[in-house]
Amino acid sequence: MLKYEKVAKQIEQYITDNQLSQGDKLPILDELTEQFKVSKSTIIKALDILELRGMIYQVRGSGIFVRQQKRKGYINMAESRGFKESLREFDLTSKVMALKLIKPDSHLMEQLDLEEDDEVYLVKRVRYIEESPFCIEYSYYSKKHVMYLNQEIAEDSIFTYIMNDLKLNIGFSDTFFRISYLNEGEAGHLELKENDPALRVETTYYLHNGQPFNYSILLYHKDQAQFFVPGTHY
Amino acid sequence: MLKYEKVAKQIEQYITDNQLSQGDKLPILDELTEQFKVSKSTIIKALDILELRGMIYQVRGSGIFVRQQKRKGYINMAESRGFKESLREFDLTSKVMALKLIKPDSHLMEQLDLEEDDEVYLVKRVRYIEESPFCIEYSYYSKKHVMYLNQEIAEDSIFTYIMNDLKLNIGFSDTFFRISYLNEGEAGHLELKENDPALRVETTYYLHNGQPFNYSILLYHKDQAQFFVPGTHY
DNA sequence: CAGTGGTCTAGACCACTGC
DNA sequence: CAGTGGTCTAGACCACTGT
Repeated sequence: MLKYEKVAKQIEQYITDNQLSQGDKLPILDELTEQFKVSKSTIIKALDILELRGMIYQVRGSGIFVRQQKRKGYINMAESRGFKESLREFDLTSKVMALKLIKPDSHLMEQLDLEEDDEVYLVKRVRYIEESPFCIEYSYYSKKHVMYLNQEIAEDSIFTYIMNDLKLNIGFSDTFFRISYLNEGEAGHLELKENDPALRVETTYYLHNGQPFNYSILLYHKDQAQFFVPGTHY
Repeated sequence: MLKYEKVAKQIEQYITDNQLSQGDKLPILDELTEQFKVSKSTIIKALDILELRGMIYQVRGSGIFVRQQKRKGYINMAESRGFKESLREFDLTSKVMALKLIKPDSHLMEQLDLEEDDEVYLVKRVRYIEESPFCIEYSYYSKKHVMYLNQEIAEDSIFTYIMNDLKLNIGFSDTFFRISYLNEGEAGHLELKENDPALRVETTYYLHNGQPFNYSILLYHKDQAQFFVPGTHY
């Protein structure tokens, strides 16, 4: 683990340990460099990461302050490890509805940059939060990157498997969202009515080298779809 | 303007001038440092900004590549200057429905960290894209920061006025969104029906020093609400 | 193994805040 | 004007990619 990642994690720990809240001041840069025995630039890089995640803000000439997220149960889109991170205090479970190897249609071929005879895994899951249906997920993994997948992995975290076991390096993602409507089957899974609105979130995930390996469509239950985006204005 | 901002802007210009698209390679770091006559760190900082905005990705050992947004008409939430930036190729107009000085209720007092006798400007606008209703905006500006506002300013860009004329320094923002439903009046403005769904986006904007100065609620037309979030995975 | 990007450092100097 | 964060630099060294 890199120095600035360690430092970021430790500062985060410091905030929770001392139960700091909105507006509370952190030690000044010089103290931080001394405490962590790293150069100023390294501290600054660590702080920049925390700033991007919406955890602190820095005021030139004044200090470094805690920025506390006021609403619980919102998914932080800047944490981008799915919603696991934001909702870790809740009980999350999922049910695998289908897992199969399929031939992609043209839309999928474009999203995942596939050739004529490439195949993809389709994983369809329903996800629950505190036992209530939370969202429906249609997720497509290109077989050329994710060579193997099974029920057991899909019931757990596929991304953890991809990173830890397949040693793939996730780089970035494009997320698009808008309102759409549920069909009959989807409504059933979410315990809603046909044509009820849902928040439709489409994401393409890329490896660090720019190759797309996953495309997924998530349909969130209209009452559970709550997102947070921390903005930083350059 | 800072060096790394200039460099970022110039690299952006380079990409559009040369009509580079997804996966195209930019000059290597050494060439960039030479071309712009700045140090390696400054180039890296400029590239990091472009990466955050979803414009490029960097691959260690290989190069710097263009990452092109594929969908038009989506609002990029990482650009955070409202939607002006993302939708600049469209004709955007707005109609001011109300502008008045009011006493905040308790929810607003909390959002904007107000005292007993502070006042706020309420600006209610309907915004149009290519002449179609796009969203309804209820925006509250704390008078202690935004001391004066009028119809003319509200018809133009209030944020531009705040930055350029009032010289206020915008720092960061908290954005929350979820699905909600339109009441009769709102539906009328958006040319929809009562109880139609809408994407409800609530944002609190803070000055660089952490003081909140604006709280706004935007209700997007269900067919026009299209957002993009570029993810970068640390 | 050559090419290329990333980390980390020490230090000079700048810009803003708040007393 | 003292305190504090931000910019920028030159350079050493590390880690990954692709031929």
